[in-house]
Amino acid sequence: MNINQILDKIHPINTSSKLKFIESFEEVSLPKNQLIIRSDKVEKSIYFIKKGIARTFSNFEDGEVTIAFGEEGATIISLKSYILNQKGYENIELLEDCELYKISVTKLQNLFSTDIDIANWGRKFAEQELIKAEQRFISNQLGTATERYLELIKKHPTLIQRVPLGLIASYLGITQVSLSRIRANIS
Amino acid sequence: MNINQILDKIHPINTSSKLKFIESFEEVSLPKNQLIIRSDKVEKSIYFIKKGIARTFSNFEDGEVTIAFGEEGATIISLKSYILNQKGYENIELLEDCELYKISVTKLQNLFSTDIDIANWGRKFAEQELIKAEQRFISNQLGTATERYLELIKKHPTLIQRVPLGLIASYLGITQVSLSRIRANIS
DNA sequence: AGAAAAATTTATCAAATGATAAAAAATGAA
DNA sequence: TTCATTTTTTATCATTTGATAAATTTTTCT
Repeated sequence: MNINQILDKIHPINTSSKLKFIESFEEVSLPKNQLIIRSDKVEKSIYFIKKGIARTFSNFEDGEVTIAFGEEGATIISLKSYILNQKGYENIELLEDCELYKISVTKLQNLFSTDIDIANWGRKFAEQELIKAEQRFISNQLGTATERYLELIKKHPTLIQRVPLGLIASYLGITQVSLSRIRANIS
Repeated sequence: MNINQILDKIHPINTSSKLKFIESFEEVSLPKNQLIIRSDKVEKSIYFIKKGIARTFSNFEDGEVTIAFGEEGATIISLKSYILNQKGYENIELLEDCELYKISVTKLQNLFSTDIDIANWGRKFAEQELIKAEQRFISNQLGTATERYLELIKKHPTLIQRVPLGLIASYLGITQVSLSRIRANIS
């Protein structure tokens, strides 16, 4: 998915602002398994996925939590860095070879403070992530792990093929062994 | 907490813009137990809490999920209405008599599209809610219900006094009976 | 205060998930 | 292909939480 489509999908921007916006991006290719964002430092850039898939996760005493998967069109972002300029809990790794659009947070913030169309794009971006977060939270509170798994494969059918089961389990908030058992009991 | 403090806490705005912003609010007083936002219609306003406490929840086939509590300074908002202009799953009720600041979404969107300072305030508002949502999600995935309960009383110690236990339980994603058992096992 | 209603606790049994270990299957590198 | 590694499945037992019911305590209303 190209950067023009990605930006438009979030919120349309007038032509001259969008041109300026798009010029601020740089294209990068990075290999599978690369850890592109580390929780122990403030990340200075954000990325959009042209091609490939990434995983955001947090490390804790025992084990890790998968916060999100990002497929084509999604953002690779440390919210703590982007929003609070603080190092945080977010690690992001690439699960496939990826082509990415990269922009520095500083450059982005300059655009926000000088161009009202881009500022409103930035608002819409945060708002849409917020809606997703709320929906995910509700679905997590509500159903059993089985229901959440079925919902996930319905919403993101290709994910199962592209991502190891252990990571899916950690996204669903259960162990890999439990997910395997759930899968056995479905069919 | 007055509207000036509430707005500033989210993101500072220059004096003339803020004056314009604050003039767009209306103060309203509403009684305990009032359902001020209903999931079956698009809500045309958002509110900030000057005094009191509110609860956002969703109704489903069996039971309901408490999405959030809002104390002084918090926002009472149907994200689905505010962001997508759609009716959604969010009901909001007042748990105490409340004094609120009210603004229509239309008025707010006009301010966003004409004033870059207010547009960036709107961006910061969504971003901060997003950070909260992510932190809540992680803490929910990570720990047991007991840990989440302890975390909640540490972060919002007055909440326990102000809110019935059943609602706290539904916020934690467990039944009221389970929370009672957890409390019995702590001390 | 006294009665009714609501909230909280306690108890019992069932269901879902975790922890651990081991086997089986799939993947990747030489 | 073959071997080593990783991933997935299966099995067993322990723990957590749910469902239900009943008892107790607290709150609300008159």
